[in-house]
Amino acid sequence: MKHNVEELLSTHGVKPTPQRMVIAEYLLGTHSHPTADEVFQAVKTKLPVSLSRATVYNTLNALVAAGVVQEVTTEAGRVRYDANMSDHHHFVDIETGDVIDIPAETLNQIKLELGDKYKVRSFHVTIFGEVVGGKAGNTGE
Amino acid sequence: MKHNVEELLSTHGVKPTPQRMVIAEYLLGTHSHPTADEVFQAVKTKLPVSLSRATVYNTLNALVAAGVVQEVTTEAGRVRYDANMSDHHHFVDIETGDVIDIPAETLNQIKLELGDKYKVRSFHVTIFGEVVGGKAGNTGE
DNA sequence: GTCCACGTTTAGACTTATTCTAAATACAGA
DNA sequence: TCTGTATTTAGAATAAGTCTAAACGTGGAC
Ligand SMILES: [Mn+2]
Ligand SMILES: [Mn+2]
Ligand SMILES: [Zn+2]
Ligand SMILES: [Zn+2]
Repeated sequence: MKHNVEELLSTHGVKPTPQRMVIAEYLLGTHSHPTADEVFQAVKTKLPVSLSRATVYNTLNALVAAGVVQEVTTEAGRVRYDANMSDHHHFVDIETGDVIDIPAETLNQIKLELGDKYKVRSFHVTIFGEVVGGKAGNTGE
Repeated sequence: MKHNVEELLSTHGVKPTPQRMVIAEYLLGTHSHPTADEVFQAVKTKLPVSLSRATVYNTLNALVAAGVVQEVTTEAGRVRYDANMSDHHHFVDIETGDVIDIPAETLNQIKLELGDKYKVRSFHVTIFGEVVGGKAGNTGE
């Protein structure tokens, strides 16, 4: 499992250092859309050396720039990170705060509905609601 | 014009002080989706007394709580304020950074497309693109 | 194998947006 | 007029994120 993370970073032009590997590994293994601080807390014990917040931010920015993960914003002012790079939107459970992936195909009509006045380059839908019947499978993997 | 702002605040349970009036007046008169600091800069000269940033933030939060304006987030970490309380989404011009209102009817299919797995309470679409043929009228008023 | 240049990491300082605090003001009603 | 309460103010505090300068680690040149 560590091996394909190493390869993933390499093929994206990010040198796979221990700090970067453990951060990428964590992001690849969760669907929770963690904040930078949540990444820091989750990962700092997994290294023999002390981990700097600057390294976490540097790594997250490097992974975003390399296209390995993406930033997601739901509430104002909180950046979250997401290793799901498929084309998808987000559903925020207003009871739990959970952020759930919604595949883009599910919302395909949006571009068509906008008509010809606007040339859509990209868009993102954030939906707030409740999951019918408890925890939803995290689609859009 | 000052009179209906006063009334608007009163009917929403916000006591119309000079500071609050001038802030609300500014928000009602623009389509630019300003940040808190842009509000502060625009408004500070319009009062005989010095204006505190705390008052701007207090007022903006009070106006949001009272339902007079809403918060809008486009880029991560920047909260913008919008006196357009009609049901609408936002189009971000990726050339100019302008934030343009899109009426909700234009994107009506979204709820239907989501199916029965998710109960949608609200959603917001942020679209990045280019306006075809220069400046678009600010719809959704 | 040694050395070095360069990329990476670290601790902590810094910046910026926002909230908090405590004191000063304003003012509606008794 | 008096007084309690709401509001405003300046500045301190907080929190997310960036920057800095020093220390570290390592892959090649030799
Ligand atoms: Mn970023
Ligand atoms: Mn707020
Ligand atoms: Zn996602
Ligand atoms: Zn708007």
